[in-house]
Amino acid sequence: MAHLFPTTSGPNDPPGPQLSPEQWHYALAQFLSQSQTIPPTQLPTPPASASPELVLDPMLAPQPQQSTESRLEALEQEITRLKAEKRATEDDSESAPEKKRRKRKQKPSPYVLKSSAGLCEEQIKVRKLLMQKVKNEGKRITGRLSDSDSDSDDGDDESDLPSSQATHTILRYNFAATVTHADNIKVFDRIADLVWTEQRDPTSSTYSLGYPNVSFTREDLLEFAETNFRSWKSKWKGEHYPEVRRKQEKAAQKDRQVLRRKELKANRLKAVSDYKQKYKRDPICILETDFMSDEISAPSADDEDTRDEHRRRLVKAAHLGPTQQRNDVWEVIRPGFQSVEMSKTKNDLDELVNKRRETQNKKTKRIRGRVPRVNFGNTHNRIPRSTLYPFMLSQPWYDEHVAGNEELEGTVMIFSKDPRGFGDS
DNA sequence: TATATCGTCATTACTGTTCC
DNA sequence: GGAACAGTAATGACGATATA
Repeated sequence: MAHLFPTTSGPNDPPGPQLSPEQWHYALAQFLSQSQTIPPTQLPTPPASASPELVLDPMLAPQPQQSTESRLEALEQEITRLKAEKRATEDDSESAPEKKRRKRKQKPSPYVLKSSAGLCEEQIKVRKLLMQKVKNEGKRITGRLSDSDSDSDDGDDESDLPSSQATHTILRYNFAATVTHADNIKVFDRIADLVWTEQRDPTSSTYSLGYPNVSFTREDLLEFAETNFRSWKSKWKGEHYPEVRRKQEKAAQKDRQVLRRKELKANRLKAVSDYKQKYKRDPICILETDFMSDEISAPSADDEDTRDEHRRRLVKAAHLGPTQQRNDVWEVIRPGFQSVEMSKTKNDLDELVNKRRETQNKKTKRIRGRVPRVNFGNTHNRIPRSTLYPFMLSQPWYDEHVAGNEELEGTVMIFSKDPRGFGDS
């Protein structure tokens, strides 16, 4: 180790080559990393028989008479000095050719439209058009013209393709591989070549983007093709791996739940002015998507019997007629954290929402209703991510599920004061 | 009167983006 | 590369209206 370890030169030492700060850093890091595991007193000394050629630099030769502490101290001083020197040199040579050269070395991004961030309206339009073209070409040249042929990619028989599709060579994606696989790169290249040839020159007869001033690169097209591939691969995996399918279905269900909560919030927002007029207070504070109830069509249990029983209870509670037995019914699952006051505020709002809906339905003579909702009084125990006002929180729920749990206590955020008209205010 | 077309609402499916 | 999220398109069901 010692021959890799640089030492400082003393005032009387012969001049030697200077080390750059980077070299010093590296050497120090090497030394420190090793000295952490080897007690300084046990630091090995170079073997007496070590030949001089093993020492990379005469200046790096060990000085065994120095203590480890003093060597470290000297090293740190040297690094500080070199850093200061380097800073001064850089400041002085702000316009030095070396610096300019380094700047020019930075490779420009090969993409123009890869990300929509920072693009102008026209660029975004062109980007959308190109994505669509890339997608269509991808479908065409891989024979994915309908859902029913989604399996065609992992097969090798082209004879069962419709004659209209067989007029050109069908390339295959390899969905079991990533975007870097040669098979897939071949398809991306083909797609990019086709769209690039058609759309690169605004004066050509095939150009159809409509914004000749907007430029793009072939790499953009490759990127779009890869994005399409990832989406199709995900679908393919869902079709071929039951575990993936289960995960995707679970994610889709979660997505639906979020959408329904947003819908609930949007409907309640429509009744805010009516509520303000009637109750002389603003209920906007409770209208966070996060605070909305879940509306579920089936419990998350995998057990078929449990789901069937739940379904029977919902149908019964919704008073569905004999011809409506297969209709959707959702169960309302309210947040467990919410107080009686918050719950009542929601009920009052919903009453006004329903009133509005009835008026609207009468006006348009609508018959079709929404999916009926049933409330069995069940609640969920998710911790709200948005900050609560004190009046919203159910103290018994907090005591049972949060109090005493340091981790959870840190995640429930509560304002210090209630908004006007709520709680004690 | 039958039916074709359009508009609206509720809901779902799909796609693109961002973050990790 | 995957998960989460957001925005948009698509779908289904229905009423209103125009037209033959």
